[in-house]
Amino acid sequence: MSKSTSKPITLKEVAEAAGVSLSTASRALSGKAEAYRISSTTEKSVQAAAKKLQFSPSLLARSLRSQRTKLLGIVLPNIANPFFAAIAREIALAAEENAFSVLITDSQENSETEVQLVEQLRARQIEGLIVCPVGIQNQHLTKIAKQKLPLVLVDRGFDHKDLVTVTSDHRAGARAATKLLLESGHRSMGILQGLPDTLPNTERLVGVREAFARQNITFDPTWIAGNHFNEASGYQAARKLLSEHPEITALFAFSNQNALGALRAASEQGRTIPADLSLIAFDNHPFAAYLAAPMTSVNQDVSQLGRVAARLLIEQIKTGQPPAQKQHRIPVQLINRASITKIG
Amino acid sequence: MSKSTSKPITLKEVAEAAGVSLSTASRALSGKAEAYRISSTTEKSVQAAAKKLQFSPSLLARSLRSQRTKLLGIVLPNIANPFFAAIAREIALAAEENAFSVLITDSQENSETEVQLVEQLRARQIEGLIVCPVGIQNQHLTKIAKQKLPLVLVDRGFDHKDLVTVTSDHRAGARAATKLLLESGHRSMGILQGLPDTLPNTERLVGVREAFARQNITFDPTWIAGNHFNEASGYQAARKLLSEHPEITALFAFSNQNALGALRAASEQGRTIPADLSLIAFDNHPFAAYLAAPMTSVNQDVSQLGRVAARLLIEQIKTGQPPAQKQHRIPVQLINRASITKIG
DNA sequence: CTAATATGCACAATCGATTGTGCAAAGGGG
DNA sequence: CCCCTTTGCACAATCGATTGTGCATATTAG
Repeated sequence: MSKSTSKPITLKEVAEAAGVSLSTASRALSGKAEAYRISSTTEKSVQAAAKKLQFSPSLLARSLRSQRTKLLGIVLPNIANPFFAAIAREIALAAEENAFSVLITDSQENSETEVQLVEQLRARQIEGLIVCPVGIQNQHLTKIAKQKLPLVLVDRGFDHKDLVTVTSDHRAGARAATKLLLESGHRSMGILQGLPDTLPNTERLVGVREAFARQNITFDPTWIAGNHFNEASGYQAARKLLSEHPEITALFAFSNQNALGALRAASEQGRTIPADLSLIAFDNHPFAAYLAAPMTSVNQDVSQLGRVAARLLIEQIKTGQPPAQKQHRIPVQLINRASITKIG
Repeated sequence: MSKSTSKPITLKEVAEAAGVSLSTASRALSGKAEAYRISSTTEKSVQAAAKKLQFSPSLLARSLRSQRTKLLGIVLPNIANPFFAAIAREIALAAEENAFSVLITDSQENSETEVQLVEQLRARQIEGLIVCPVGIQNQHLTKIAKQKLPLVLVDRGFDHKDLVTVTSDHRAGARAATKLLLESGHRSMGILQGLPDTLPNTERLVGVREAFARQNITFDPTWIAGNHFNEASGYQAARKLLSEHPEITALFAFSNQNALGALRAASEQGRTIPADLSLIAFDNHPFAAYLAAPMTSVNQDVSQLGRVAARLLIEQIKTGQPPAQKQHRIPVQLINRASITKIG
């Protein structure tokens, strides 16, 4: 009971304890005894010594020598958002299964921070990177990809053929949501959009217009408001639309945070959902079912998003080749609850 | 535009480009020029070469040599839970400010996984560790602390004087919540508890009993049910209590997940909140205000929990000394909304 | 003008592992 | 009994940085 300052055991100490050389010890412990003709007697005695000393090899040293860190990097806009947290979790678990560790970082929805984080991760010699890009800039990411660092974009992406991207089928989701509203008799609806010019936002807008077009109904572009995926944007956009467009009978929020803002705006104006106003939102949420008006939502399959992104990344690392298919779409699911009334 | 395979630039290449030795290059770039009498001419030419080549030092090599990885480890039961995600975020941001990177891992509420993760993190030579322990076992953690690896426990802790712990003031929070229910006229209440024998759970139960004692009201121990902090436990416990104890007029859920389960159970039994049943919960939640019955909650200051834990850890690392004060309590706040009715 | 000090930098060891190569001793065939 | 092959392992280089020490040359003092 005297070992209190115990600094980590090194391979050298194990080798000495077993009475062999460093190289022999290394090979005995890494399963290469056969290949290097270490007798099984020696092998076992080294393993015994390692166990007795509680030897745990320095991944640092190993990584330096082998040039493989077994480290992955993730950059997300906000890891406290359940949507991103769930993605991070899936990636972390998948990485774990493949003996990778994950450096999870938070860009705070800030492009400059994102660039810095990517640099820091590279300095740590990560073997692969998963990013949910904040803005519409992608130079720093295409550069990464060109430098042969395996890269996967998740959720948000760019209209760039060469970047491996995993996103929900935003267009189909938005189309389905809009179709539901139209079929329920709504003819004028406010669109609470997120960050303009990002792929999810653009595609969702396309989906909305498609649904209108298919039913030969005119869509008024001034129904679109908002500039971010956060709560504040949802709140302001909802206020603006509800006051400027009395004809609007429904809101379509492009994120769970936007929906939260809409809820606040509606409640302030004394409009109850769904009686006075219908609401549908992208991003399902555990609590969505228990809201005053259980919220009809377009559920993104976060666990698939994470799993597929992780799989694509790890495959790239293992094979050294980018995947044949670059763009991956994860289906979304419309969950019909009770925040929409039929009218007309 | 021909550099496509670009492997990282090493210090050696910078040194050659500047026409100096490795050691000189190293010192010129790490601000030690003065101390080692490198002329400012040489210093600048090295820096220029480094900039031109876009040199970024290998943190791997640096860490190996200096025995300082600038890596922190975090083990949380479930990073997709907004409560833990928020803690993780604060820690990550605080770490960032101090030039540390963070390995965030998820024990999936599983003790064995937790032990393994801690081992893996140690193998990566983390300089400090923050854990929210899953179970009631703490040997593996006291061992860590004895080995001089800076350790901070967050949220959940143990009744162990030597372990640095940051938790909410569970007892005061539970007392306040219970007091509110009692003052609203409730005399029988179901307690949806989390994992028994964990510090938060134990202390909250103490708080509940204290509130009863202070008002000289008898508390019936069979009102306590549940065995975990998750949704399933909350659901089952609520079902059990509501059927076995018709006298119960209110539920006190010990976590946001437990509350979710309670919501489901109540809704299944056709009991609306707060008309037929009052509800109060530990852990505030962004959506809590928009529930069918905006939920009165005991808000834990997650950002303080994370910040303080990170600060304590980083101080330990910098000073090499454990903090004078081991136990840290973060105040909680009762947020009164509309899930409780006055009765009697 | 010489000895002593200051200045400027290179050499080489080191962190802890992995891995190519080389050298003994043991075993087998003729 | 000798030579050749196999078996079993050690030596030393290497990954990319940090850092103690030593050796020139330049500068100043006496």
